[in-house]
Amino acid sequence: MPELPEIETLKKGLRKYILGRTMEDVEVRVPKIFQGDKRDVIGAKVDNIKRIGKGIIIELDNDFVLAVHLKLTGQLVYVGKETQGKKISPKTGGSLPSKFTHVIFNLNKGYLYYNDVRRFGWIKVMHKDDTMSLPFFKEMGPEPDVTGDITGKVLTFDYFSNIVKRSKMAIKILIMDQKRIGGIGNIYANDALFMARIDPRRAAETLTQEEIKKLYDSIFAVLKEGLKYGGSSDVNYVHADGEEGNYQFHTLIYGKTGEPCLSCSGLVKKIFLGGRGTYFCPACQR
DNA sequence: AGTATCCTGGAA
DNA sequence: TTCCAGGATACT
Repeated sequence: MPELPEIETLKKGLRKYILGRTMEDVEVRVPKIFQGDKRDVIGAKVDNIKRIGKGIIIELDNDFVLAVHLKLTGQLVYVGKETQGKKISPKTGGSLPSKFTHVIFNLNKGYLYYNDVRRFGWIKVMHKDDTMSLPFFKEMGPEPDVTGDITGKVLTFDYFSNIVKRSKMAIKILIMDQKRIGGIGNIYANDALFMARIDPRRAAETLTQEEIKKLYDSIFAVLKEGLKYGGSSDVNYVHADGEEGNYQFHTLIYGKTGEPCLSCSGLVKKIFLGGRGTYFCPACQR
């Protein structure tokens, strides 16, 4: 799943439901996904939940952590007395555990399910001192602080302006590069470039100072919209309680091939850039 | 910079 | 039946 707004929303939900809870047991159904020794987890209490880029860190009170990445179709869904009566999206597989449930955390009167249709995601058990030596976290670039609750490095305009001016990469590929900027994925990259009226194919170094500022502001604006709607549940993403987000109904241009552009009468075009579906308005975005 | 790759389901 | 999918990495 997803991108900064989705993971941030999930982080808040997990804090609500599993903070202070004890890991009574862990059932691993797909060993590839759960990497590490579950004995380092069992008996420990959940101390805190953090997000770095699109990654989640569940901190335990025994100095171990669970580092989690949901990739495209992962879910972390809590089912317990706190969530009884809440609707759970069919995207979870209906009832839990489902055929897509690969790891189950028994949290004493409640269960946290890791579901993942495509099985690309991972959960790594590691000592907290080793977390930042994991390349995924170590190499994560600074991220837009749209929440005031940031664990990683914070993106500044000076830094953003510098990396844009120094790169010949297509601007869309650059802003999705997690080593340069953390948290932006395909949906919000497309929408931010549309909001800034910049052609996603443009070489980064050709952007004017004014365009760089516009793009910087647009990135913050679309991520905030994403948060406001609880993320996008276009595919498999759901919140910690199994409910869906709604940003998929509010995208500016993502997924709108052939539909009229929101600001002119032109039609939205789809191309591939770096192997990823890329949506833009050839008339508006220059 | 582009492509294959880990997987499976759903849409065309 | 073929193509596509909110990601990240390891190739050519």
